[in-house]
Amino acid sequence: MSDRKEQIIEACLAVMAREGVAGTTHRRVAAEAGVPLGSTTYHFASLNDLLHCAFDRFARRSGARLETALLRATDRSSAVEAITDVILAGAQDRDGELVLTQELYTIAARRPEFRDITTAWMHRSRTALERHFPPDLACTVDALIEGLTLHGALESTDSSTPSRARTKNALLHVISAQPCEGTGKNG
Amino acid sequence: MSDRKEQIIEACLAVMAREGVAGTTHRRVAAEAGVPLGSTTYHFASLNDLLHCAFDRFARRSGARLETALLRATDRSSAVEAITDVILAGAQDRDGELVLTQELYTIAARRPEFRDITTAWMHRSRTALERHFPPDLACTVDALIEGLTLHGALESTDSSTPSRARTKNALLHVISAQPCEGTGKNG
Amino acid sequence: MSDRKEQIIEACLAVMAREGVAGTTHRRVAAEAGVPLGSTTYHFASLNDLLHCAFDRFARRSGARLETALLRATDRSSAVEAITDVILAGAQDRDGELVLTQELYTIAARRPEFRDITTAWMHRSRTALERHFPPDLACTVDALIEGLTLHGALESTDSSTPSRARTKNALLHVISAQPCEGTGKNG
Amino acid sequence: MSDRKEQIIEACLAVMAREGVAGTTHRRVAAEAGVPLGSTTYHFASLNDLLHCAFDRFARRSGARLETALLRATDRSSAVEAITDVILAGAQDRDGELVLTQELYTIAARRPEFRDITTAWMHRSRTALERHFPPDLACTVDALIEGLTLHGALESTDSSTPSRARTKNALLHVISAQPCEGTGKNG
DNA sequence: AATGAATGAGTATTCATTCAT
DNA sequence: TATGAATGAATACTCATTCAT
Repeated sequence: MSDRKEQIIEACLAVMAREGVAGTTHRRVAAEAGVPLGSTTYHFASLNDLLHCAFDRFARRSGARLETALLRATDRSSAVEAITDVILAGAQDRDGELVLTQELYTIAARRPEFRDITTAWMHRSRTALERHFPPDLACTVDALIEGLTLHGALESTDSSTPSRARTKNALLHVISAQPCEGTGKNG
Repeated sequence: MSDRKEQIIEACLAVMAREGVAGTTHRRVAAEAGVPLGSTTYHFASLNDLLHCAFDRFARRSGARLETALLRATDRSSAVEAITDVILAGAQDRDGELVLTQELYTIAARRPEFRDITTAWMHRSRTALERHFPPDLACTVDALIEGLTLHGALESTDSSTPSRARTKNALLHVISAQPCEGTGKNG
Repeated sequence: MSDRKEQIIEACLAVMAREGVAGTTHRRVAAEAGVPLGSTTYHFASLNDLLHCAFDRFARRSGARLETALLRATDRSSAVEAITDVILAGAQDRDGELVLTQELYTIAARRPEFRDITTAWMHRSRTALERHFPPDLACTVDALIEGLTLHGALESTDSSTPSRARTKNALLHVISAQPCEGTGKNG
Repeated sequence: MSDRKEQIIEACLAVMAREGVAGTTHRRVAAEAGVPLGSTTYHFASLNDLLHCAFDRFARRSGARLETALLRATDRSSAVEAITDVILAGAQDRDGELVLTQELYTIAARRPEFRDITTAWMHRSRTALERHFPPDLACTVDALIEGLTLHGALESTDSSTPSRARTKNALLHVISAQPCEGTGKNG
């Protein structure tokens, strides 16, 4: 991919984070990237195209964080630690990540052509989780990560950040439900 | 509230579900409601105002489903059953509900003036859950409901609807982790 | 005239000064006056009507300042002093007076139905000046007052107010052109 | 400047003269210029921008008349003649010039960003007058021109045009006050 | 290959005025 | 007599996209 294209995609992500998908226009992206207006329509067939490229990059980048963390983890205990880190980081909306995630889900929920991005993201997350957990539990943990991140972010009005202890506890609760291993047979 | 206002709010919800927040304009709402364009700007100070009113109504209505279901439940077993119903209904996106929820989260993530709606919704959900579970567990269950609903909806690209059994199992797994005595009869 | 009407007219002047004629609307006047919107359309046949009433009051009030000052003056010397005061006060645009005067001239230049206001104003000014000067000189002085006030106001960017000495000098120059009294025969 | 821009500016002046600044809209300017509506918003960042450009051109053009006349004048006598011409022409409001001047003063009185236009205009006028008169007298004459033009225009409701003789006399009165030697031959 | 001029459709919003109460 | 709900027309402005260069 040409440098120009790269530049435009990154600029598009910045604009999406700042102004939202609805506020992302050729003009604003061009201005952000410091390229001529025509450049944005030349390199991408349509604005939709550009959005798709940008969201794809975003999903890969965001997903990689969990994947990397889980790859480094050596056992369940360190995996839980890593997941907790990822949840807390996500809930703080660093660089508008939460906003972008929500925008992606919204556009995916509405427009099927964006569904491939979320599907792939979920798939990669679960595969990574399956290094440490059986498939069904991986799904549950994945859902819990999603919910805790979102609720954590929506809760944290000002300085109140979701507690690390409670987050980790919730995870442990789900993961270490050993007495109930009978439910695991469904996975 | 006047009938006109009611009518416009309902039309706004319909348009939001069909076209998304970004596609919700005075014109479309007016057309949907069958009222003159000027009427929509007369009754609401701004489009933002209208969106806020509409989302507020949506959140109350959506939240009420879980609340009602949990009020009717008499024990943990029936509560789990009720929650499973709510998750599965939500994942099927009846009446564009999932889409609207996503749009609400997106706008709340970006604009603090919509945060009150999501905060109140979360609060009501947890209070309802606390009828059956201790506070911390209620939070975890709430997050899990969120994640399972969302992932369920994003997964169900084609006809594959998330399995009732797996959903219920995930819930049971979380809920009955500690005492676990109920696992047998609920599983 | 009813109190309500009075109240609305004064509010209209305040709005005109603040927002300009183009920015003067029923809504803003009603808000400024603290009366219901319908009141402004009830007491005045149209917005034009209200503007005419307001400008009429403004012209009378503004003109009265020069008239009063000239009535008090006992001789040419004190008359010059009085006129200088009026010019300097006008150039400072106290209470948006300059702005309103300009708006009045503009609307009068364009719409004949406002011409009666400016005509009467000019007539009263000249009559007042004729207490101290012959008719032709009165006209010249009147024109000079107009020009000096306007240029003074447009010049005074920040703190630089037009000099009292120069203003008075210009007046004296015109008025005391005794050696040229031959030109006076044209008056 | 592109032809399109020129065309739009001229159309804007025509509309301003005909409908006033308050009646000058993108639509009317576009119609007057015979260009698409979008063209007017493309070439000028805002309507304000367009108005500024148009007024700037108007002021230069209007001011040039006095400057040219005074450049051609060889002595005070011919200068007075030239100024009289300019005043009488202005008072007749050829091509809505008086109206435009008033509108310019109104907008300059209210909005500082238009003040540069009037300031420059006044400066050029005075510089031109200083070819024939000392600085202070130039200012006085400048103010007198302003006042005579305006009052002349406001007076001439019907067919009565301000008399050439009286106008010239007023000028002479001011100009020849001190030395007065020229009075005889100029009067 | 790259770009900026151009434009038609559409946006939120404002408002004078009407009219039922 | 007085008022606020209602509305059709209009406003400034934005933008995705096209196209000639």
